[in-house]
Amino acid sequence: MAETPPADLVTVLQALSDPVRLEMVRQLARCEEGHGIRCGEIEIDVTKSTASHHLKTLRNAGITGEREVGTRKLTWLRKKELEERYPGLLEAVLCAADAPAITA
Amino acid sequence: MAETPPADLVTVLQALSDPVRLEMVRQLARCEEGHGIRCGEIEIDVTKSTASHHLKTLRNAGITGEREVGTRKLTWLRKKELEERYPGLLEAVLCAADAPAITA
DNA sequence: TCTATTGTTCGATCAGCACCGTACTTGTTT
DNA sequence: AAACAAGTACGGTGCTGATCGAACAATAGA
Repeated sequence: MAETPPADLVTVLQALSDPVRLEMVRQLARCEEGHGIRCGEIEIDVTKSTASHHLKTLRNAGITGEREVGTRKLTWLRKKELEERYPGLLEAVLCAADAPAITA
Repeated sequence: MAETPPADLVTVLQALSDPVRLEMVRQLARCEEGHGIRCGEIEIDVTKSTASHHLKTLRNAGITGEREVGTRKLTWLRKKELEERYPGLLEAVLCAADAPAITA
């Protein structure tokens, strides 16, 4: 399993520009690196199959890594690889995602 | 014309995650702030109407500003407003866009 | 006034994708 | 073995958006 680098920028931005996936990334960001959380553990308002689809998209963009543990699958953010390839990008997105919505 | 702030993060990322628009943003980034370049001056391989559509998308996301000068329309990047709302995001994206493609 | 030039808008087409339910695979547990 | 749990794969649906050509407005220049 050669650790492929994150995909091209357009693919990465595309993957991040979905509300569900962005929320997934936010929740993943709150985990230890290399630890990961379970697929079904992510709290989002979509069905199992849809969640699986989104996780696959993130995986294909090289944003997340996965590891199987029995029947379960752990997913984590590939912070280091993203930082190497696109410095500052993930941090800016995560920070931006925490920014309050405009109320005015 | 009250300067509305950039749109929500998903909208901004969505706008940036298209190859044509990303290239537009890159070209716009090479201009003086507040100066702007002409619509037709942007070198992309799409028709006029498509380019107009993409510029509208960028405008609606609050990424660009526009000003009419006769029959022409100047467009510029709203660097300052973006930096205020989403610190580091634009710079990271522009920097990432300059990153070389993976050759391996 | 006539004619380019500049850009928008409209209608149509086509592709992609988010979403769901269901069926399936694989591993765990009893 | 049988039942359960976790997640994937598939087929289908409906919506959004990228794209084009053509028609249109508005201004500038001859």
